[in-house]
Amino acid sequence: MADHTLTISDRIQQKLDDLTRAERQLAHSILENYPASGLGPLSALASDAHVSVPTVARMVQKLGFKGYPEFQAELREELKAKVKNPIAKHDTWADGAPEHLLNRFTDAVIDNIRHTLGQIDPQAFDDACAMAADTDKHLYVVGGRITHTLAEYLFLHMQAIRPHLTHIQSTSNAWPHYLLDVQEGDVFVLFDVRRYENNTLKLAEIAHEKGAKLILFTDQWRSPVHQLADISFSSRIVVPSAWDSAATTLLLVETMIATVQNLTWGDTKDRMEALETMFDQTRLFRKFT
Amino acid sequence: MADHTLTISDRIQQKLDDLTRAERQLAHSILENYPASGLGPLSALASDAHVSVPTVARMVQKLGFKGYPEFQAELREELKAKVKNPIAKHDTWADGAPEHLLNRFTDAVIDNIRHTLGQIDPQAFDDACAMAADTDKHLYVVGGRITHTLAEYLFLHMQAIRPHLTHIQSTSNAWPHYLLDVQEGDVFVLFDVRRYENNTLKLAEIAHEKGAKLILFTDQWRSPVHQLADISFSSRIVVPSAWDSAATTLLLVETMIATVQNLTWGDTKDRMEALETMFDQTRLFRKFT
DNA sequence: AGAATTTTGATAAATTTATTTCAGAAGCTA
DNA sequence: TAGCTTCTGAAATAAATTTATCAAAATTCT
Repeated sequence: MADHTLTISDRIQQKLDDLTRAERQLAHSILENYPASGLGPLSALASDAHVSVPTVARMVQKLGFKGYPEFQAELREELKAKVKNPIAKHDTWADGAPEHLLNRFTDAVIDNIRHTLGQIDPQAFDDACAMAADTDKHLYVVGGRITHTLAEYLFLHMQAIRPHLTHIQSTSNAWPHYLLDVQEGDVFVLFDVRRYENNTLKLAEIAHEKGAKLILFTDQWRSPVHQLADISFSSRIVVPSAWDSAATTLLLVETMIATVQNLTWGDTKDRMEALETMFDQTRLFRKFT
Repeated sequence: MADHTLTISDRIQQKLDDLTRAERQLAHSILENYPASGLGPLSALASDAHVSVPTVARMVQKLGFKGYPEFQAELREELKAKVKNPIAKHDTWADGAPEHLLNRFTDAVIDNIRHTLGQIDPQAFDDACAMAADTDKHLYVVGGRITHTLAEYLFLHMQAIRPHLTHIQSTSNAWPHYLLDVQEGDVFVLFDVRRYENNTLKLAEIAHEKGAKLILFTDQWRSPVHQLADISFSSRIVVPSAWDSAATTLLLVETMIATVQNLTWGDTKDRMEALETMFDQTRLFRKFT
């Protein structure tokens, strides 16, 4: 019988490098919902992972088991042990170190997400996405000293999705130039979290005066920009750190990207294909295997 | 298929009175360490409970299953659901719109976080943070086309925490210049997620040759850089979107920032005060009220 | 680019596992 | 305790799963 100090999950991850392509594919499938998938018949596991039956048999042996039944037997032992002693081993959280900052931080972030999502009006969110998807209007994305990373993240994805797009860094003193061409009805997505920035507020004021629509991502205390904004989203950002967390805001941004992408499909498709071609040509990326 | 609101455990207990002596004996054995024992072969279950093989077969049918395999399949489904769900519990989710993309996306992200954290070795994480906190060595932060936003995020915070810090964009063709001064023992934090980038790999290779330590943030399929890396962290990044999610990786980065900050306190304090003063002087921020 | 090596999956063989059959044991009623 | 019913398990049968074999495909190396 195999070493009892390591779970099968651990061992699979350790060996991940020694595995072949099909075996790695299988390994990920096993870990995907561990341990349930490994407790079914070998053939089910194989077809779930889109590999052949012998591949499973071989990998199980590579992991040090005499055969699949022995592998399953140990999985069941693990499960038994875990049910008996739920805290001890690998409760999907980082290894039995309940007070590790990783765990405390993660708890805080999940809590933030849940709180934030609880306060968001799905209709307002959809409206904001519709505004961001309107290609008749120019879309401006504005971030501050730290938040410009989020702005950039949104910008990069929007670039593949729609034209008429500008990323303004409010920290740059060149920003007033960008506002010259703003038309009534143009859309601004602004990011402003605490240590709210004067430049962002000024920029928002000017944009507002010019008749632009403002969508604001801010924190639970809300940037002063929110008084001008048509739609604002407040994220909880407090974590056990001297700094604030942008994770929840990023989640909202990513969801917005996905939604806008759905709204503008068709167009997006062509743009993405064009992008792919460009990247292939510049050989910036490796082929994904 | 059977009723999905009741677990098999529930159903066994309900039927307990209608069972015969041998069956009751078996039932108790199943509940004894549930669900592990039910996931083994029928004959093992029979001998564990000191009943005959046909008794097991008969009882499983009494519980409403067509046969033992079907019974096991449902046990596995239960297990899958249970592993997935111990925390989730959607009460505070976005207003009664369970199928809204916001909710589906959030579910996916939380799932990704849990999965990712379950596979991280806290010790490796601490080691990586210690490396990133070592001010005797130069720290390089490297991102790719999309991931440079994460790299920038890390860079901005590290800037307040420690000196000897460089942000390299692997997409820029100026990056080879940055590597000229790399000393043995210098530390690289690299970001590379799928559509892995050739430039990042090359950069990592050169840095590795020069004797630098590499810390890698990648995805579940792992960038080829991971073979060179001293420590890697793989995040799950799949969400209901045409794009991947960076939220989990951001969570790790933020935790790393907090940890490094703790490790270097003292120094950091002075640096942060200096920064505050600078910002006050440039009147970039509003006073936080 | 071509040869050697490794990886992979279709198929067949072997083994294990589940189901059915049926005779005997246990419980119940009078 | 006889006679009936219900329950139980040994053994046989049927079905499935696992393991082994081998040729094709992919990869690596020269």
